[in-house]
Amino acid sequence: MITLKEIAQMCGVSISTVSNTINGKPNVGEETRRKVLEVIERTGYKPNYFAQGMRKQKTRIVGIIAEDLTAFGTTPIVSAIMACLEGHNYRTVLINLRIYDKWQDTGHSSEQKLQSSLQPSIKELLSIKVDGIVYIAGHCRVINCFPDDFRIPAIVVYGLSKNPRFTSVIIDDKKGAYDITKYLISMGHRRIGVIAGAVDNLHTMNRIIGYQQALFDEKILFNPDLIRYGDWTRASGYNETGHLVNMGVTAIFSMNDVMAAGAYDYLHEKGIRIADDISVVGYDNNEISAYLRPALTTNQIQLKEIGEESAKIMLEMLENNYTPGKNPDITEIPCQLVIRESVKRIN
Amino acid sequence: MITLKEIAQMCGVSISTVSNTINGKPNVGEETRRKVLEVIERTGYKPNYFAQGMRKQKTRIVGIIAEDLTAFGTTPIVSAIMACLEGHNYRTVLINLRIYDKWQDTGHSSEQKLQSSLQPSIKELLSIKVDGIVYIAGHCRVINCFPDDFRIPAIVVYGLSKNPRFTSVIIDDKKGAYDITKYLISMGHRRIGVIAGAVDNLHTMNRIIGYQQALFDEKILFNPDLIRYGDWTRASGYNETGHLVNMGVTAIFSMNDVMAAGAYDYLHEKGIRIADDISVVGYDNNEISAYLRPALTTNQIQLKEIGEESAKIMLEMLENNYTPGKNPDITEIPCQLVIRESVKRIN
DNA sequence: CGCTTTTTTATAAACGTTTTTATTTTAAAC
DNA sequence: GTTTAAAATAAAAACGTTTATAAAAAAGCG
Repeated sequence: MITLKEIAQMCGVSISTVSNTINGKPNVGEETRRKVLEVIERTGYKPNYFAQGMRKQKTRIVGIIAEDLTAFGTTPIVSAIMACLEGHNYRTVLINLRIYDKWQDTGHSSEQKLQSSLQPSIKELLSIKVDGIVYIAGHCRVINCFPDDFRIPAIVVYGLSKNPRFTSVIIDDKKGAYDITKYLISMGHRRIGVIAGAVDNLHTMNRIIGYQQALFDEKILFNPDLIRYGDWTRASGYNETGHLVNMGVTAIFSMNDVMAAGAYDYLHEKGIRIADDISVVGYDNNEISAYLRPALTTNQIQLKEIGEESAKIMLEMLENNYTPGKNPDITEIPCQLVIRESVKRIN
Repeated sequence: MITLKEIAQMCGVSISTVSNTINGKPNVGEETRRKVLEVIERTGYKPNYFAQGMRKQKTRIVGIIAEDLTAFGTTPIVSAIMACLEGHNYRTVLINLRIYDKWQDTGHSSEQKLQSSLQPSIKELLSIKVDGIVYIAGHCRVINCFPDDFRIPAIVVYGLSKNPRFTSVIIDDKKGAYDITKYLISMGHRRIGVIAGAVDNLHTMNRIIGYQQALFDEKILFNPDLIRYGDWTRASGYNETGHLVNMGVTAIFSMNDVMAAGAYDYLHEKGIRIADDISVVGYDNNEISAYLRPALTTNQIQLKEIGEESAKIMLEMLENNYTPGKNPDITEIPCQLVIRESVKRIN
């Protein structure tokens, strides 16, 4: 690999002049600059990364910690963040926490396991002197990522930072559920069952609020029995649908597409026609939703937008000399209804 | 951040002694070693990454270049590779080539666009002095990744290196298609239509060979008209199914699950019962295959195994002083038939 | 005990940059 | 033509390690 010194020799100038040329310092003559640039171009010189990192304070690397790279939504978010940051001449280092080997057969709680993976990863990133860290949670919840004395820009995406010092980017679940419910009501449905997610989950809570608000705005009495709690799995969608059907709902709002698929399973098994007899909507716009029959109406989580917004926030912190804990914020990315075939108008 | 010098001062020894202790050199007294280790433990010292990288030849980083992180299969492969390498105390840096912004609306061929992204990425990785590079192709084909004078270990996964100097890891398509065809024959099918992928694709070619071999072994005459070429999309699956149905096939072998979903669309539309009237099998074991009704019998691409095998090969090259171009190899990972509900026995 | 050998520790150079400081050259002013 | 200021270039120090070399201490041996 060619070095600064060699470039300097080839140009017959000193290494500091070459360095100044590269870094766009003003104190280098026009003719010299041209010559140096020409040689650099010709030789394809690139500064040694480690030497540079050692000398400079900033490395122009941002660390991305993904809780689980294979979890729904994580990859598109990561992709978008990488794209944005690269566009601004930042590099990224990705760490995937969910290293299956480490996580198997230990007696610890998932939160303990997570922390025991997370903390070393943060140290790791700190030791390579990243300029910032973005943490992508596997599912939306309050999460304790960064210590209180963290000095570099750090945000948490798809989850809420326990420590309010850090900015979070999440989806607007209240509005999302509100939109879905309003849509169902606009199609004539008044008795709308809900297959919720896990009870203590942030998504679940916010979406229930959105659902309630829509009912309230339309002067429909809220019936808590119409809310059944699942656990995001297909099987739980199947089970809860049974209860909802028995209560005579005309539409089912499932809080993710996978449970909606479970609902399909039940309805199909019982010979109840989806859309014609009971309308179903999901949430996520998971790939599977377009392959269910009838194609599932759902609420798209705008993963690319989430990633781009996160990158924008990080960039903002990076460029405008960041002061720890200043102006933390919660950004909510709206979802978008995608209407397919699983909802029919009634009355 | 604490430094080697400070550790040395705290211990009252020289920095080289501390360095030797850390790196497990033999020439340090037992008592000194204990003391130094204790201080390091207590202070949580970590060597400066850049200083180390600058001094040492090896960085213990391997670069992963993903052609398209959001492409089917890429993420699980990446995950598995990361897990394996981290288990052996290697770091990874991931680069995603498919940066949407760069790829839109330019008049270039996809291969040109790819190369114009790939070459800078390789330079990038080289400039951070990675010890090895693994390239993960977006789909299986012969691909020109690495220049002939590449000096560090490099492999291509999910594709075949054009330059035979480099090791490739691919799936065993011949055997996969052979197994599927054999299975269909064992279920009584003798007139088996194929919805192939794109014509010039490696998957396509090898799977056709496997299909032919199975027919041959079972003494069934091969009819080239029974092979229809699609382009991996749902729409093409729909279209080609029409032709196949007209030719009176009793079973359809679709070369991916998405096209099989297209086949479902057609059959459903025409009132032809899947499984009962015509059997369908897919390929990939894409997430959607379990959500189609009836659930699709398909051939699972063992992504985790692919990743692990790739990591193993890379590790092997890394640890046993690699000599460029020596013993390149093509490793084929077998697929695994997953039997669901879309195939029925006939006769 | 003095000599050599081995073990342990210390010193200094090197890695390739950036940055601060110093020096030289050029231009401007008198 | 000399002095001064500005511009351009060069020299040197620093970043935090590792390693080669040197030095010191300890051990072995007649």
